[in-house]
Amino acid sequence: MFLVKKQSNFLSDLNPDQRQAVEATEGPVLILAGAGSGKTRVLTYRIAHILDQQKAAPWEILAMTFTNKAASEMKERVKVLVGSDKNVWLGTFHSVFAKILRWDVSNIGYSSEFVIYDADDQERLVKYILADMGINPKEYAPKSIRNIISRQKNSLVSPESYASSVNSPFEKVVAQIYPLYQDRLRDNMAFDFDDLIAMPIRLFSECPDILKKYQARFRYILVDEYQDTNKAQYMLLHHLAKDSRNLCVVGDDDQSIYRWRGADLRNIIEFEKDFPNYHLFRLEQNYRSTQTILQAANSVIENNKDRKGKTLWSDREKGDPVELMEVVDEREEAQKVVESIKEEVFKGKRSFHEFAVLYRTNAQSRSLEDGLRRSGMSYTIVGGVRFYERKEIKDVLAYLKLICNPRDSLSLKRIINFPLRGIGESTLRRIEAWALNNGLDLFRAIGEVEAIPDIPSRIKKSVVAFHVMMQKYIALKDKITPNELVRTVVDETGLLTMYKGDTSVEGQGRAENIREFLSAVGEYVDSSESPSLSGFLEEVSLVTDIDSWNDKSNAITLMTLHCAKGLEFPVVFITGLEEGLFPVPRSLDEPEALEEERRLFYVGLTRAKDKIYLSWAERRRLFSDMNFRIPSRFLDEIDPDVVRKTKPARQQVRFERSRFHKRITEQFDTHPEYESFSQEDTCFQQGTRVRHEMFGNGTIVNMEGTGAKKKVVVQFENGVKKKFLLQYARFDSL
DNA sequence: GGCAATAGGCTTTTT
DNA sequence: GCCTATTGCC
Repeated sequence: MFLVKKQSNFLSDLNPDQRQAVEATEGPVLILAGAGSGKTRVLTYRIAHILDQQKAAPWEILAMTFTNKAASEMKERVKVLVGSDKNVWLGTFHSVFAKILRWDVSNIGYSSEFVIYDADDQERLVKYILADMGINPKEYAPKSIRNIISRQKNSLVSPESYASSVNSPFEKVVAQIYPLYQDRLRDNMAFDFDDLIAMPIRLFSECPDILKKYQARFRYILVDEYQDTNKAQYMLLHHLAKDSRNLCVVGDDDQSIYRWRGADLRNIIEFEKDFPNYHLFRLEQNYRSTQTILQAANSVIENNKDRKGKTLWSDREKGDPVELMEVVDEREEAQKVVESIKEEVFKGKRSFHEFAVLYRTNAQSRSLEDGLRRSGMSYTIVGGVRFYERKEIKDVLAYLKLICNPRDSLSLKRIINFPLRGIGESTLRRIEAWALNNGLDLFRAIGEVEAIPDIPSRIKKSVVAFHVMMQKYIALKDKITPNELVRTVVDETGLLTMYKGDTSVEGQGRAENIREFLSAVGEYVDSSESPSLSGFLEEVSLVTDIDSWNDKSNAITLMTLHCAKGLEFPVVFITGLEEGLFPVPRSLDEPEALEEERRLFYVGLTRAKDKIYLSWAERRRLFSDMNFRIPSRFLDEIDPDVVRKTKPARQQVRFERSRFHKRITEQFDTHPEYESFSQEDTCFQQGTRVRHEMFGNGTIVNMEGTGAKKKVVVQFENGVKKKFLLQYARFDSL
């Protein structure tokens, strides 16, 4: 049977609270687990314990997380305990229900060959609908329309009931679009992210026998990060666990940071109502952080009114105080991060992978990145522009989606003239109109292009060629492996060659990304048991960058606070603690939103094991201009006993000069005729010997750009060749 | 229909 | 400040 490796004594690894939570396998269980209290441990041991007691077979256990990263970590740990994880249903909400939809969605009139639309696709779809309705997208922003529709779907509000509840003119327009949006998804045989949750609910209520099947199958259900579930997700759990009542949810109300995405803390209250006689367990012992860090975190979170209330404690040592750094601007902030890391590495004998630099918005990563790059430290950024959301990748994906599902007209429109085939807007409009009149989908219509009037024969030929090519791929789809197919598509359509020929940095980057994509397909094929194109597409739609982040490379990690949830690092920097940045301006007049910002700060603080650095800048460049800033209110909330303020000595002369230099080059930029007076032009030129604090001595071998954009290429004696923006470069003349 | 230049938006967070 | 989408010209 499913033997647990360490046999029955493995429960002795747990503390009494954890052990109780693990052993209470029967009936509803709510575990309120503070940060670092061994939440994942409890979940994995629970799975092992259920198997050990032979209460269920692996495939009768369903465990759900929010990120693939959390899911794979859990899989790993279950594997260690149980020896095999193969058949435990362990995945994200979205991936688990995508799988279920593939199997059973045909029962409610949808195709199991559906494609998945991401936020960008959703927005495009809204744009097309707006265009059809003759509505100006500048007045009615597709982005906010998409957001509203998404929120409705997450709250299980149908188009009809939404329409009857709206008031403002804007909402009335959204109410018109919402049903059309759903129709269009259906016509394209596509689901958006929200459908992956909402559709199973519909499936379960329309087909009770299918619900019964899954109810009977999933005898034990476990949910991680329960505080982040939205109403739709709650309903799903409610349906599935109604019979067995063996639902175990683990959450921390203090770490709820996805309210804006529909996460609803009321789900904890609903749980108590829908599953009476539940067992409640609290895990308050933190195994991660020092006393000091917990004291700081507790003193902050106490300012929230809306919480169930708990206080984390730890028997770890007191540790270092929280370092609060007041800096002049974002450049000095980056500099201070660099210096502190250097010091920690030197004195504390730490290595780079033990550091995380966190920030509220992705935009803040740039200045930090510049600082780290200048210092020559290796770092990885998690998040930002995601790989699978890059334009060139989405283009390849659109080809693949169309091959899988020819009715996906959104993808068809994206690629019919890319690479350019002379099939322009007017041609497309004529085909679309004809398709509509003849009741055909777009792909079928382009197959009949000969019959469509008012299209020059030269263009018709091109349309036919496109159609023939796509038909060929569709026929090939099941005959060759996904990586052979993708390579063929990329080669034959010229997607790769067009970027190869582009010698610019962006062009080369895009070509590189496509090659990386090709190897991703290869990896998928190698690692999957029954690889298929649609399987690959599904995987791609549901992964995020954090999933591929690996903590084994020795590099400093940069990411947003949201991204950091669930992770831990010995040393954590939280930067940009300024009013109007963290907390963000939009939260200032809404108490609930402000509390969520505070929880986010709490999440950040509790990521740290040994040491925390906080920073705020007196001025910061936001958007395009510099503005003066005041420290975040959250800083005042930290118990002053645990804080050490470092108001570092003001800049060295070198730094002052470089800022002066910046000021004058900006002046010269607006008055180019004075540029020749810039002293730097004579200071640094080709052949000038320079010294860089990280790379050592070198020679300027090339220069490009003017004024503030002036760049120098330096060949260093150690063989490294680097390009710097002159205004940021920190050189000493030799 | 194709291409280059420009305007405009973005910056809260993501499955 | 950067990126994209749109505009206007060829």
